[in-house]
Amino acid sequence: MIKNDFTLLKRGTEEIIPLEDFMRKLDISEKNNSPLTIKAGFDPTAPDIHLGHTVLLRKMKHFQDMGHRVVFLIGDFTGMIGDPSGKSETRNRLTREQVMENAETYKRQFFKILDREKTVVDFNSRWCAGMTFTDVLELTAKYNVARMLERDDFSERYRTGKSISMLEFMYPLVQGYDSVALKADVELGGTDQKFNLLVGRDLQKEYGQEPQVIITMPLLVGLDGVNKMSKSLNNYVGIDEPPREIFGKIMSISDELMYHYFEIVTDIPMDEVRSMKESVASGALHPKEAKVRLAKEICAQFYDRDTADRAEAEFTKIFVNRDRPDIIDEFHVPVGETKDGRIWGVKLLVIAGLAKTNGEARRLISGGGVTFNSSKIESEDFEFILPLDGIMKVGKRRFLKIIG
RNA sequence: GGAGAGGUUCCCGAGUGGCCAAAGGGAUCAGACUGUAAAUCUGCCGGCGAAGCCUUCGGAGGUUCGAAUCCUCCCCUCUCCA
Repeated sequence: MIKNDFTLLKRGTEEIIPLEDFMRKLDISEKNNSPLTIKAGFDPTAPDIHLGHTVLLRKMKHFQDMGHRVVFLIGDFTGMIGDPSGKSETRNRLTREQVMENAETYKRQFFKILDREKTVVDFNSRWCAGMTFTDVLELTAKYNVARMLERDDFSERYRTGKSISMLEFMYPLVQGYDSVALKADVELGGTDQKFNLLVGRDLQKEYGQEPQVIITMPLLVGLDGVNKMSKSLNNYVGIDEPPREIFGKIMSISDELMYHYFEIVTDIPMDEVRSMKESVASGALHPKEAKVRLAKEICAQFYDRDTADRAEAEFTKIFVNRDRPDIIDEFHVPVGETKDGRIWGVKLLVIAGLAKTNGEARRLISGGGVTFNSSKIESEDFEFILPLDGIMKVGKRRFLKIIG
């Protein structure tokens, strides 16, 4: 049963090209009760999913909930060749085993958002691996260099005389051909994928298919409020993180940024989001309250409402009431690390994993960031005397129960 | 193929023989103030149980009492010319 909700589908999108075709396709699918094939491709090299990736996943979910056929395409073939993109280091080629392993990791994380039963997972090696050189030449004949050079990064590199490998040139073609192979009606991607998605349209036309509609989604701004969310910049919220981490990280974003998050990573109606923004501006609503709602909403997506409520309760407990969490990991001091029934505080922080090096541990202590059972460790030379049983707190949010 | 510029600690960037674990800025981290917001202020910011020692300035050698700094070769990046 197809039931489209155009407002929801359009929400948070950057561009829909062409919009008229999209409306028409939606119309027809509902009339004939025939689902559209929605394609979204993923690179098999980075299986650690964060909130930024969910922008796309959530859009896939919207389509899925309305009865459409969502294809989660893993670019295993391209991943196994290795992409020399840009001037940075050549990306490692992945083995078949690595790809399959990453695919499993993907599934485990993605099905927190997508409906496992309704998602088609496919691999582009299914059609790419069997192509003959003739097939490939035929494919290259269907596109031309001038068009390819229109892509921003290619034109920029061409203009400044930097190298563009033939293989890189092939990538958009392979991705576009995937749309042909899948007979995609719609392809989703980040704004940075716009060119590749458009190639898919052109190729479909060349192969006698109706061209796909492309929908681009904005990149989610990271916790720092400046750069796009990415693991390497450490400004991300991991999809696998515990509820209290997710809750806490969302609470740490700037007030400005939260509306951006409301729009693209929640389904709270935009009218409501706008009125929240107005209430905050007029002083009727404390911005913190709005952010709590956001944090709970996101938490509930990866877990459930109850867990989200508990995460909030714990947040209040720790940061508002300056209490400690209910559940704290334990660390047992290894016998061999003690000397005459004592252990050096700096060393304890390191072996417990609360600091990477002695230097870092010293800095934490001298900076006043370490307490044991609520009393501050004043000196870098401080030694704990066993037996020990208490709570070590490092910084504002790291707790560890020390037993020894 | 020719001419020139350059590769410095997580990032940007100063440093042209000892005073250099290397200015300054940014990021991270910790502290204050808050609402774990923003802004601001403070401290720390290679490793070592820290006196001192060890490793670091593209790579390998060399000169020197002493090298991020000088020499040789190599690798890489950029600019201009062909």
